[in-house]
Amino acid sequence: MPKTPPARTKRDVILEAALDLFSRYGLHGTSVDDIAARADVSKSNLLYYFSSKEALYVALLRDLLVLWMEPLRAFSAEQDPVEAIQAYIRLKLINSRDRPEASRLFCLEMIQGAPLLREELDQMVRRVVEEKSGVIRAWVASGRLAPVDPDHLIFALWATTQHYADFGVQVQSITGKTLADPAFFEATIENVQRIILDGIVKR
Amino acid sequence: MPKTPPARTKRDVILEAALDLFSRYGLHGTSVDDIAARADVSKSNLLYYFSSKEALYVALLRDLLVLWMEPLRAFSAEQDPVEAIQAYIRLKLINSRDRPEASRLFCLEMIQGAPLLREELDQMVRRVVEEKSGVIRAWVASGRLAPVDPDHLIFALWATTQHYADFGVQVQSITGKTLADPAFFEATIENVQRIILDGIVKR
DNA sequence: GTCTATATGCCGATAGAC
DNA sequence: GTCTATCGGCATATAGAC
Repeated sequence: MPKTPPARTKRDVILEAALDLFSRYGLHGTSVDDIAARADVSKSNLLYYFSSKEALYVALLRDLLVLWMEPLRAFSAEQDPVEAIQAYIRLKLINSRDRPEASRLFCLEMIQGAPLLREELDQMVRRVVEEKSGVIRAWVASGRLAPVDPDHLIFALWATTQHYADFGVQVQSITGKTLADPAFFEATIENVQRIILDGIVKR
Repeated sequence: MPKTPPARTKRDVILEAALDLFSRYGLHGTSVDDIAARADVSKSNLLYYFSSKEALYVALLRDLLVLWMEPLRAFSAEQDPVEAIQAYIRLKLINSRDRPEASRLFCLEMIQGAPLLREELDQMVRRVVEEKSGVIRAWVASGRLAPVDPDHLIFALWATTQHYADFGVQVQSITGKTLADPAFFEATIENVQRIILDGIVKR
């Protein structure tokens, strides 16, 4: 029984339009009219698929959270830590380049105290981080990684990579480049990897 | 001629209330009524001091931007780079602890493409970063710092420190602590400094 | 499933008295 | 400078025909 092809349903179109707008203007800065216009459906038709604006917003966040945590799941104690972390930085920067809206939407939600995502935060995210903290601890214990608090390392990895999506405007204002520029993209990967892995102190 | 004492004018009270709310709910998520209530003034009285909600928002951003860039200004080529960067990380984390609202407001504005701050970004921020990039380049050239792109280093410093303000909810959800906890605060400084300066590769 | 029309409430800003 | 009253606009959501 072949799976139904990933048809671009109207629901998906609406979700995508909503992501574009919510991630830039926030829940309150976006009107249902705006989303409907961008998705090329009527407002009442949109409200047929999602019972309210907030329901649409929450549906979006839930869908994205899973994708968002995926790169971290790859960590396992058997891997070489340097390779694993290098690969992780590359993956997250690919996300920042290809799906900056997703990153921005999470950032918006976090800033506002994650009122609609707190439950997932306190459960799923917490669980994954705890598990992966264990992996990092094992790397440190086996002498393959310098002593570092796993939580703070994960925060540093998140922060340095998501920065290029969330603060993309600032990055562009300062460097004149975006991650869409292949040379700049590779230089970014290289520099983030070097800073996190090797630090900047001369030896 | 002694300066007038820093009297807490009504204008200041309004600005502070606005910061609290804007930084959490954004420009559109905050009503003038909300701000007025929190500042304990009437709505029309507020609109006597600020001609519109947007004017208030912009006034706030301009005031904060100056404070926000201050820690970076301290960088100078004569300093020892390790000490300068350690001090910088500490200062920024103090800001994240004591004024998380300011950090969040900037983050919000950046995510939205900085429509009301782009001019300042392209001028003042850009100028300061260019100047301090020169300092970092000098540190590298003189062999006191490992080779690193100055812009990416500045991004990494910003990202890792501001993360504790902007994603404070997530930090608390995962670690159970906030920067208000003195032990956690010192551990954070220590870990961020170590990651950026020494990296995490075992040698 | 999709549409038009509309009910309903909120919010920014102004008018004008004091 | 501060107040009360209110206008006008916009946005969410629903009703009900097709």
